[in-house]
Amino acid sequence: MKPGKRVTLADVAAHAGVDRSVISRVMNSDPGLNIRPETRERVLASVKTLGYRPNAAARTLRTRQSRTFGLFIPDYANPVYAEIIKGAEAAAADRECVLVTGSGRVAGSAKPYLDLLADGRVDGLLLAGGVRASATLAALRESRMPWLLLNWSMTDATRHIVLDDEGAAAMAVEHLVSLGHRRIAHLAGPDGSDTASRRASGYRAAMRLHGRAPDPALVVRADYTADGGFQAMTELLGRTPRPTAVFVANVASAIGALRAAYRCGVAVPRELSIVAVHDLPLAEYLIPALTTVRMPLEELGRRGVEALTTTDPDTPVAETVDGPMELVLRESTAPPSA
Amino acid sequence: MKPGKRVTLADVAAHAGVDRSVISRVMNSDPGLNIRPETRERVLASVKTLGYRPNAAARTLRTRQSRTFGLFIPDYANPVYAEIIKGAEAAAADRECVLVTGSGRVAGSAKPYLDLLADGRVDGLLLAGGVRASATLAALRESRMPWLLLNWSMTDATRHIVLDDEGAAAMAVEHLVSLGHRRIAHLAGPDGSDTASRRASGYRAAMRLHGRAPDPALVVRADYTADGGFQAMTELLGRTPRPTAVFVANVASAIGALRAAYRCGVAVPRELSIVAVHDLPLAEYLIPALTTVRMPLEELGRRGVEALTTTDPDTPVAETVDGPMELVLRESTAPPSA
DNA sequence: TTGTATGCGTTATCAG
DNA sequence: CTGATAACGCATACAA
Repeated sequence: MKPGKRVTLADVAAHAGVDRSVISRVMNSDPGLNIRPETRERVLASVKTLGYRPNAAARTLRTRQSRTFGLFIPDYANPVYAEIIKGAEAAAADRECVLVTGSGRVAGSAKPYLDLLADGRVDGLLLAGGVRASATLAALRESRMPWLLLNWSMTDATRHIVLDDEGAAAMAVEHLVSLGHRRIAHLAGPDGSDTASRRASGYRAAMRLHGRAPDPALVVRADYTADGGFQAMTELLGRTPRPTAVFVANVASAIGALRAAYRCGVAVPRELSIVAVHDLPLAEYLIPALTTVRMPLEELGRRGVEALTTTDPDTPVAETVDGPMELVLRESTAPPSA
Repeated sequence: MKPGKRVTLADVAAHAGVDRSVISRVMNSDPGLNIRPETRERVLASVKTLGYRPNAAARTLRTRQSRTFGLFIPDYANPVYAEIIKGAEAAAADRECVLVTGSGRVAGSAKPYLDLLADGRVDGLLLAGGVRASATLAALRESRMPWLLLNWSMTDATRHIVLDDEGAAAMAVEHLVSLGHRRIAHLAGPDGSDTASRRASGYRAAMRLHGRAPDPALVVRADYTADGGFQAMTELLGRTPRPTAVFVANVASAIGALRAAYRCGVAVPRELSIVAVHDLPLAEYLIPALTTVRMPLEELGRRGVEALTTTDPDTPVAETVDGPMELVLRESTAPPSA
């Protein structure tokens, strides 16, 4: 319609023969606006024929609201984040906002990426891990932008929402115990990981509860990757006496763990039961299908943007999502064979 | 430092005792600027002590550049997109830009999400599938914003970058043929999918090349999901005579296909060979480990933002990424047993 | 019922 | 070498 330029409020005003402010108020459906129906008609028509779209930058500058939230994740390849994003996007949509996500670690650091977002591009930022340096966090705090840690926390971070990882671990161990297992190992997450340490402590607590003193020889650390799980499980299977069951802290590691058992000729679940945290569509199709603890990841994402919109940046947030957790029984767990 | 307000250019100017424009030019390292070293020193000091950060909205309004690109994907759960995003983020970072991605399909449509981005929030938009209605595309075209279809195309879309899906299919079939297979089936992608039809046609061409007339009974359609693959493979295994090998259009389906074979008591690769398109970290850990064709997904993402920055929105783009493709040999393929 | 005026925080084009 | 000034496109209090 227009040759090359973007159509602006002034264009529409000229076309409709009214003032810019009228157009603005019509578009924002200003409640305190009495307008003659025919005029509104004319305005709407002009908007449509010219294809007017309000400029986001101008609007943001004026209102100090971008109607956009950011979500930072460490790695798109980890399917766990897919669920979190889903919930966060839904919650944003409910508020007529966009949720954009990024993992942009330039030169190994998340900082450049976060800096860009902190310039007022988003109304709030969710950080689902991946921020190493606490200097990055400090910079964030300076930026007067609401932010929130999702699914982890840092010693000096006062705003975070997590899941009940202890509870999930307890659920898994409980299940194995009820099947009759006594030597239950833990394939734990990596060293720095917050979820990993909570799941590990949940494991220890549950073991103690059932009169089993925590045995360091039964705990092996691994990255939250298939490769990490493979290596850790291989190591675990070399130890004697071998555990009859393993609680794996993460579903990605579990895939590698499954493979390691297969590789070592250990039959799952006959000789070894495996249960992992996080249920994924994938789990059902593994061989054997993986028994998991389903956690409310989507709810976590949803709560994240909710908290971003409702709390002001300075008040502490320390919440544990209390969505439903569920043990999803499949083929990888069974009573010990002997 | 400051009580509640964001610190602006004017604040810094006052603090340094110079004009706003000076600060601006220092920050943007304006080449045509002669400034006394001591003044520059003072400016830089003020910027630092006040913690000044330029406001993105104001800057965007003024310069008409947001230094942000958008990437729209249909589904975060599909790990294929993780690789595309990786490449796109890297390319954006090279240009000191942010890449934000979203799948925000509200109420089944991508339109609300795309509308929001089209308001000048991003300098360009990459669409990696998921846009159903061609009306959405039309709206996009109106918006005078550079955009590009990634890994697919539409009849009325003149700007797209794809991969060599025919070539990948040929590679897979070639491999199976060279192992001695004759009854080679194709577990194809869903009906509307662009990549699916290219891979299917590549399959047919390769079959013809080796003197095998395409047999419709050897082709089954499935969603690009584990569940889809499971169902399709189950159906395929019910047909007689059974194929000795299957070329699966997508790695997610392949996981389901593997499970279906297991469920039907068909040994892979002894009784049935399986090769799939797209290599993922996961493939190596499946049981049996999956033979795949690795495609340059990361390169695809990279080329996407490159094209966004270099071509103007009106010139057609029809490119096929010519990055390296590779057959990754693992355990799921072998010569036919009889 | 509609129009006017002002400012949001930058950048860019001028003067001085 | 540096300062004033005018946009960028929109929203809003206020005047008419």
